[in-house]
Amino acid sequence: MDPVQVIAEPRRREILRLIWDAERQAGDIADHFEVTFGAISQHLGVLRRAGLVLVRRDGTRRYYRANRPALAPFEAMLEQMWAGQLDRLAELAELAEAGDRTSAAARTEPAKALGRTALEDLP
Amino acid sequence: MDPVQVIAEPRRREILRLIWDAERQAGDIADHFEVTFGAISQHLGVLRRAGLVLVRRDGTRRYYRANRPALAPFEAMLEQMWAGQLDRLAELAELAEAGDRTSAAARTEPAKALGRTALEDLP
DNA sequence: TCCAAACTTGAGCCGACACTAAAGTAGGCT
DNA sequence: AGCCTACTTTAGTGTCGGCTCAAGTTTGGA
Repeated sequence: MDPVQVIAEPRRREILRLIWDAERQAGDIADHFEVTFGAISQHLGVLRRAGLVLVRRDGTRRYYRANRPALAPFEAMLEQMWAGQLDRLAELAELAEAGDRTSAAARTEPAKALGRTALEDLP
Repeated sequence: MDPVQVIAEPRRREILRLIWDAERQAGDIADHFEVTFGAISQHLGVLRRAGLVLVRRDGTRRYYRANRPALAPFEAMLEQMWAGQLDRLAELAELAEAGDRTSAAARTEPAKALGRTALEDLP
């Protein structure tokens, strides 16, 4: 499966966050969610097949952790998301879309409205 | 819509690549694909509402370009994908999954097998 | 050997979403 | 005004993927 599609799933991103700098056993991970153990196990399977997590077996338990090197290209993205920055961008974009005709400047000089600066100084 | 989900769609990523460092009109973009103009227009709408592209109107034409600042967190990822690196990682991961029991080392020291180095020296 | 714990896997269901086809909108031209 | 071009939007359809529930697998211990 396409690595990006794998990471696009919110639950899987949350899993990655849980095992980002500490390994956890599957059951432990599942406890953090309100879905079935089976569902989480399936997510872990997807992450595993994509090479984004690593497993260590100890008896019947399986300890998962994020495969940081493999995730390197996504690291910037993940950290921004976990910092809650990107959601705000989406909100901004929808506002800009809504007040479409009212602000001609947003169309001719929009980099200023939606660019890097927008992430810092928000209402 | 979640920015990551927006980018996860392969066609939309291809669109982003087309308008990465040059603006293009919608019809021009649509010509690069084998789907309907309507379909591409919908993709552009999604990208627009997510704030990932910018539009400039000129008469009946609409010129799209990538909103580079907004895409900054994804830039590393996109470039890796466009360089075709990430697909190979996925292949590798599946191999590792398949030859599961044959290589105990891959489980105990897998960062070396699937990490940064794996992207360079491949069979 | 039998059982329980910790996971994985399979079948089936349901909602989300990308596509087509067709209708709608808006600017420029004669 | 009327039409054409360039695009967007809507309605309807098929597919894909995430979920539940249930069955299967593997390991450790009584």
